[in-house]
Amino acid sequence: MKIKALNGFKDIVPGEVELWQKVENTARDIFSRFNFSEIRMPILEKTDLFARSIGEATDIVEKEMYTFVDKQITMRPEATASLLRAYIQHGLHVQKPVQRLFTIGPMFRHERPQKGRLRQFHQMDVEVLGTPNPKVDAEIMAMGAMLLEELGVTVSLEMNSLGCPVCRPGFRATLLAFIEDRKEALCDDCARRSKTNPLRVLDCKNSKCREQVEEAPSILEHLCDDCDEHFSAVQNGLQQLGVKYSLNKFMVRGLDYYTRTTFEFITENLGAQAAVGAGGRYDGLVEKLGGPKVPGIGFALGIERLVLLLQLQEEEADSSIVDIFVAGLGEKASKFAFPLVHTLRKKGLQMAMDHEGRSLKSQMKQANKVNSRYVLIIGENELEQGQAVLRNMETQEQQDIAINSDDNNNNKMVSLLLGLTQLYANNNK
RNA sequence: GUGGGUGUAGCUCAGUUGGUGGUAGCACCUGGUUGUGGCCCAGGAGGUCGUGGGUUCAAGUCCCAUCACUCACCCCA
Repeated sequence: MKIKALNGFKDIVPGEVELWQKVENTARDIFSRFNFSEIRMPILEKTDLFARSIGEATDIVEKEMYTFVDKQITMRPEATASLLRAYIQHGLHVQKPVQRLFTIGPMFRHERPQKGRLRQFHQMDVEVLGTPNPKVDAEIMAMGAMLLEELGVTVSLEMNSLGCPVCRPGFRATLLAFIEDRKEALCDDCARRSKTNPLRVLDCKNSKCREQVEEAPSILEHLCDDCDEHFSAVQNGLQQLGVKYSLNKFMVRGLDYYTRTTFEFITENLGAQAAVGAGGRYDGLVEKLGGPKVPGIGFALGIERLVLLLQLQEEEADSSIVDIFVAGLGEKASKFAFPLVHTLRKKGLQMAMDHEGRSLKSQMKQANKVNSRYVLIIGENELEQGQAVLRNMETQEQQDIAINSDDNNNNKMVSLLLGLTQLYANNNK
């Protein structure tokens, strides 16, 4: 019986990993343009951390976490809780009043896998801690939009406000009354939801529920003055930065900690898993986790989903490029080539060679396949004549490179690699 | 957790009313050029037909079970 990866766990193999690198490299570039610092946290945390932050009654905590029950530790299902734990633990709020942090890594949720949803999946997570300023809400949405645009994926930005502990309870009561009136017409799931988390009835996908909910009260009309003002300022900021968005009064997030601004980057091309990124403000969370009373906002992007989108638009993964493939013919030449390749690698060149003693034709094919710019051909003749042949794979031009007539291999190598590195520098500058 | 679909070469897939596993494509190796890549041509290698039972003279094909993958519900990035 062959051993295979676990259900919902995937290898990222050459050919695909290049797209991952593209996504991550672009993200790092954008994040640093916005003055974010990277932070890395462990994957295992106390179970309690997630129960307290994400919410006891959420699906994530109730049935999706990978938990070592006997040890009361859990593999993180999302990044925000861990990041805040680290922020509090290291007193980062003291070092800088406003911290801008990002992290990239795997998350774990025991869900049934499907397109765009895995049990081990990867997120790029961004958090700004220490400011309630609505400009920051707009700024990070603009950052997400910039990143997605740079990657060439088309998404729409939807936004809502969930209010705060002052105004949300009132809205919740109003909504509950509304739901109570038409609970007969709602689906079973919504009947359940109306008890556990009534706001979620708003974003049920069931068409019957949608009809009912169409007339539902909007939270945007029940915001307190502070929240209303904040939300207007966020929209102002987005307009100033030229970020397109739409309001979605039915958008609700699945994690308990969100307050005020929430948003999702949505695509039409991934089937059911439409959100490639989502986040929002969580002004009470740091305090709830035992930290200082500081507000925060952040969002996460799903790398798998971004890679899927890139694959969909048939993005070519950049294949790795080799500077020089050294083709050694015969035992003597191979023996000479082996340390030569090593030395050139030390000099910073991307080198490749064949160790299997294959024919020149075969080695040329290999060189072609690894996208080599040059092939250096060294055979018995070349060793004797003190010259190696350097072939430019693109132009097909060949030229001789001197090897000292000195019998000492080391000296030969020195002159050869001097010639090569010079030539290489000339050709690339 | 609940439904549907699919399991044949490393990958994408043919395979008739049950009758010897495909000259299929991509990828791989060798040769066509004594030592020169991409294109082309020729040859080669590669499979317990997901697994276990059953029906039958005979099962990749029919039946049952099981596992895996996948899409959707749900949930979310």
